[in-house]
Amino acid sequence: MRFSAPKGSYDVLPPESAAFLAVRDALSRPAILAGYEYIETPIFEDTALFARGVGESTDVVSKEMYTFEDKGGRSLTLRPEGTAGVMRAVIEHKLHAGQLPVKLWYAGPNFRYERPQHGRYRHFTQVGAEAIGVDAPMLDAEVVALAWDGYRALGLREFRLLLTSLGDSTCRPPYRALLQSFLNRLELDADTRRRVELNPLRVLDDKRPEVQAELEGAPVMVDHLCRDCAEHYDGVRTRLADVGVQWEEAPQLVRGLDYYMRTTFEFVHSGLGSQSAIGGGGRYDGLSAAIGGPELTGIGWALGVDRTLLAMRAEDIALPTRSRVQVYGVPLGAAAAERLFVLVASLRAAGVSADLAYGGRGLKGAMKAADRSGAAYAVVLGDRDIEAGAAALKDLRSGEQIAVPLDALVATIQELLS
RNA sequence: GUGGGUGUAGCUCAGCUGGUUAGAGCACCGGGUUGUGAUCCCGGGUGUCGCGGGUUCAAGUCCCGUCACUCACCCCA
Repeated sequence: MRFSAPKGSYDVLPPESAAFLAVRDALSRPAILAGYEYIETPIFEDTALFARGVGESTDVVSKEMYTFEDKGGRSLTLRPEGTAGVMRAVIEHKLHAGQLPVKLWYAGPNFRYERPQHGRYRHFTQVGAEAIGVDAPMLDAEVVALAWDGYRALGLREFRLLLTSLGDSTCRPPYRALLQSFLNRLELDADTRRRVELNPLRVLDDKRPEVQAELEGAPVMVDHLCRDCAEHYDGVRTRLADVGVQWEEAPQLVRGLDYYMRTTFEFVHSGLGSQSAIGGGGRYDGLSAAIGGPELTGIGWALGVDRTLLAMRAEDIALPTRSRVQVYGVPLGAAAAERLFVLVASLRAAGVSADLAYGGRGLKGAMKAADRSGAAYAVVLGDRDIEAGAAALKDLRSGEQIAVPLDALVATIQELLS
């Protein structure tokens, strides 16, 4: 039996793993700079949390959840997205009882049972940010801008921000009825007719050209916003313009999770084939109440780490390479290896990254390893150096080499590196 | 879940209409040099030809199944 990573999952291996970490850090940094604090919630939650929070009618809940029963007979589900769990934690621990908004960020894996495809995995990693408890257009704009800043910081240029408003409980129901009556007049296949009943907004986002042709002249939500929603949306756009964020109006934009309302957005990139979304989010003012909490507004996003990496590759952006050490020990013989073992420990204690050639390689092999490690300096030590009380310190870029007394090595190296 | 494509070394791939011990480049390991890394020279194949069956005197090559990957649909990060 030869094992392999489960279908739709993948291993993050060096040297690319360095890029994975760098992307995760770059996407979360803007939120950290804006005062968002780190939160970590369980990877599994009560199944009902997602069913109620995300919505029974969504594909995510109806067919993509990894659900299992534990030994105590509880139905648990590996989280398919991050917001519901965060909101649950906020409500459970009454974080909203303090100063608002509650600003949180997180990163980690999510799970959806889907057919794998380029950029679509059953196990995927997202960085998320949520701002809970304040219903202000300015906060919406901040959240969107933080994602924008993260992508820009990575050097991405060919992404677009799609923006719209999905209305709220005042204006969406009448619009929904209006859209349904429009759609019911069209010639549509059975699957699509079913969607008209279940989630008519989703029909607008159908990619099939023949369906799009039918949709000509369909009513769109943004033309039917109530006064409050329209004002809110105007405010968001004004504030986004104030900070230089560029967006495209996307009245057909629909998200896969039921809890979104009002401000809704998606970051798309052309380099990913059909999985074009690299991040998305929106306002979820009804989520808290849907999972049994108080009336509590919120807005947030989730950005795909693996998809962002693919987008960077598509744009030929140089990815951070493997982590390197500054100093590499090259021992000649067992006694020297023992000395160097202690020396690299001292270097590390002094804040200098260091490694040495393990495994009794020959001098040539050890020097090769030093070269590949990317180290600036090699410390070559053999019996005759030990006897002389000095090691050979070699500058691996210039090739120059000097003798340094053993007890002065750490200090000398620190000085050279500063 | 539906349909198409692809699976040969760590990586990228070659292997013609079935034919003998399955190859190349890169990478890797060792040696040239028990005291010096990129170059150079020499040596080393590191392989369940995805897996399982079938056809055949003979299968990496043909057929069936299966698994994985991949592309599109659906959906989404």
